[in-house]
Amino acid sequence: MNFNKTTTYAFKVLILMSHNDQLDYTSTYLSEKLNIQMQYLRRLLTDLSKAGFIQSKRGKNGGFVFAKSIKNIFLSDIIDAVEGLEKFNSCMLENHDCNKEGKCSFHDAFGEIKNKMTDALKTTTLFDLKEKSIIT
Amino acid sequence: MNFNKTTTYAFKVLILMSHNDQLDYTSTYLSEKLNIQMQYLRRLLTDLSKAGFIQSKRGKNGGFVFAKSIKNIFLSDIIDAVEGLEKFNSCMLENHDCNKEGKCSFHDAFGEIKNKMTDALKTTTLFDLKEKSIIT
DNA sequence: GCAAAATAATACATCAAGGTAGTATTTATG
DNA sequence: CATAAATACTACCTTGATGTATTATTTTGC
Repeated sequence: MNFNKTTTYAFKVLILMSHNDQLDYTSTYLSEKLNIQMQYLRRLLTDLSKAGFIQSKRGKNGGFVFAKSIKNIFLSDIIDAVEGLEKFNSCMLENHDCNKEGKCSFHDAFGEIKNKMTDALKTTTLFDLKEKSIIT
Repeated sequence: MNFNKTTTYAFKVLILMSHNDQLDYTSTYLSEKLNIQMQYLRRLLTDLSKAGFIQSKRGKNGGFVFAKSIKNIFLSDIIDAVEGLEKFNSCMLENHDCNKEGKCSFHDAFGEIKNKMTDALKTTTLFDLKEKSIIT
């Protein structure tokens, strides 16, 4: 029910940037605004660039801007890029064979609720979050 | 949406033990059956004893048995004892002030679904899991 | 009461996530 | 073209979760 710190940072950065999705944001600004250490944030930003969410401009007046529309960035994409989606799709008890035989009681009990969460992550975009569209 | 390894071990152990909740289970048996390393499992079992879920019998013919009815052991209790419940109750983005001001878009979007999961954990017992009662 | 079988406790090892520092590279602008 | 402001890269440090080993303690049963 949680993300690791790096994923949490990624969300915070991208959500902040989506407030004005045409602007260039410097790592210094993001670092101060979000209380994330510079060097760590830099690496993350580079990773997010390589993943295609944002693009960097080096040099003076540089920074980071979205590389594509925030209507096309799904939350699951972000998770997948940073920490991987596997554990969100897999059984909560990591019984890798429980899907086959259905012998995992956790899977039976929480499968439905877990699917709802996964579906929500797969269908919600940064734009949706910005608009605070509520998932039902 | 996941537990740490120790919590996962705890669930596996207690779910296995609940199959026959009157039996003494030795750490050797549990270790082999569940593929959990002995020494680590021992510590976990001791912790689970101290938390009141099971009790230990030292000496020959010793082992571990439930210290109370599996109808009274809620999944949330187990999580709380092993890794703490905080992160399951808190905002997914760890905005510790988002409850007050409602400015966290994640909280708005996923609050409901998250509450459902938390409620399920708080109302499901080991006995329920054994009976595979489905949460709706 | 001794030996075997079990848990208890403690200390140390390993590994990955997260954090820090220093240097290199790029680019806009005067 | 030199400088300042920005990102890129690389190497190392720290810490907590997980894993391992050793020794101590308890209890049963012969």
